[in-house]
Amino acid sequence: MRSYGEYCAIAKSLDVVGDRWTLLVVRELALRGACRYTDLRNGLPGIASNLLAERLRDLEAAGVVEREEAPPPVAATLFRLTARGEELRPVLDGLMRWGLPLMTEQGEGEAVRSHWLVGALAQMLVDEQPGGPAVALELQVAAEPIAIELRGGSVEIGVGPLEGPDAILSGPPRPVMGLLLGLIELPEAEADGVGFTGDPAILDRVGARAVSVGRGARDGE
Amino acid sequence: MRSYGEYCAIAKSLDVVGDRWTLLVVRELALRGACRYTDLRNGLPGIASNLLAERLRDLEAAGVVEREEAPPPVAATLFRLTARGEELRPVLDGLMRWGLPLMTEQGEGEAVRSHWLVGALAQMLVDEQPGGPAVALELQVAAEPIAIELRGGSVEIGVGPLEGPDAILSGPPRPVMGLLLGLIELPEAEADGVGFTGDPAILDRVGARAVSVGRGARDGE
DNA sequence: CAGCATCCGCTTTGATACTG
DNA sequence: CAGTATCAAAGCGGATGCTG
Repeated sequence: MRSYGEYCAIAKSLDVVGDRWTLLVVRELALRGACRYTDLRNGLPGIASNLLAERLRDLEAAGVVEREEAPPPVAATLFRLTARGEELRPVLDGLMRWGLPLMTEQGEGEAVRSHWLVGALAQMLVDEQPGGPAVALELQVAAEPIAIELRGGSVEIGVGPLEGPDAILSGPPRPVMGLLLGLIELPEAEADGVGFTGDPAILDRVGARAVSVGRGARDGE
Repeated sequence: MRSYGEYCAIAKSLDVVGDRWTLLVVRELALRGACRYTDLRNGLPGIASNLLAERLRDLEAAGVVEREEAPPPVAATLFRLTARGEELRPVLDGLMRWGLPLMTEQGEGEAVRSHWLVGALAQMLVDEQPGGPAVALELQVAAEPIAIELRGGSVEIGVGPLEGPDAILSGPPRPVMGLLLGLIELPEAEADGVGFTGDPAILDRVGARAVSVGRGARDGE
């Protein structure tokens, strides 16, 4: 990227991570840990292959990413965040929080990956009956299932299947998120293609932290 | 900007503020409050006029910025952050903290504005003798002076002149910052063009919080 | 197959000039 | 002051091909 040429900490950060796709490459490595080139491509649908290679090169030169050549028989190149790269987490967190209100918007034909959602869900969800029994809820909104476990007032969220979940929520991401956020009710969600099996009371158990929506809408244009 | 087309809170934030210059426009409004178009241009040296106009239009449509037509005799258009725009401060803070270690780098021919530095200085500086008498130090590194006041263990920093400062530190921004950070000593700074008037003990009074430098260096390229 | 490099059409940006 | 107009240059997206 062309430098902004400003003696300003924010501008200097953006000189490094302000390019298109760059922060999303960091997101992938932050959310999934060490990745192969191919894994990164899968987590960044739409990126041109040469751009990914260039971003990785630039991030390596900036000390944000390092590569590790795994020896045979694996014979793969692994990319991971350096300590300096890990320090970008507060920036990613800030962007994630700010973007939460936008998750209720349309998104015709948007790509979805389960690991993109775990952070957002962790921000949003609270156990509204902390004293209740442990409950396990599985979300099926992308290729990988998402596990949500409520236990003793704490909410744990991760990518991967649950053994014998108490309920399964499946369907298009937006109505599923809307349901979990309490913006719509189950019948309305089902009309939008959401499937639910299990005790509906579980849905009352998971509540949404107030997401201060300043309004994400665009009026002009 | 072309949307990333991802159902991900981070990607959706970047759909709004990920364009080149966009976050720097927000920075200007966050640091300086309501601004006129001309003030913004001055705070964003190098931006093309049409780009600034386009970014402001996009940010307004996204609900981040609002414009206010001041009535005559002022007869100026003022741009300010909306509540939703103010919520980007954590993102700006994160980028500023991450960029602090980069402030020690070269920067041949970089532009400087005093208001860019107050946040960074506020992050860095601590009063190392909290019980000492109140001390006022003025920095002259850009058009506007920067006021640093140590009083009762607290450090206050702002743009503007001081009345009868106890010391004045002037010269190129990088050695001045290096001196305040404790990376170099006064004689070395003076060799780099820094001027200092007042009691040198004052420089021992202002200490630097540990800026965890992961290393900002580039090795390749 | 993993990890790129090359080529090409299109979009965005940069620099400057001009206008109500 | 607050923009719009213009146009060259750089960056990006998509396809394809190469190499270990």
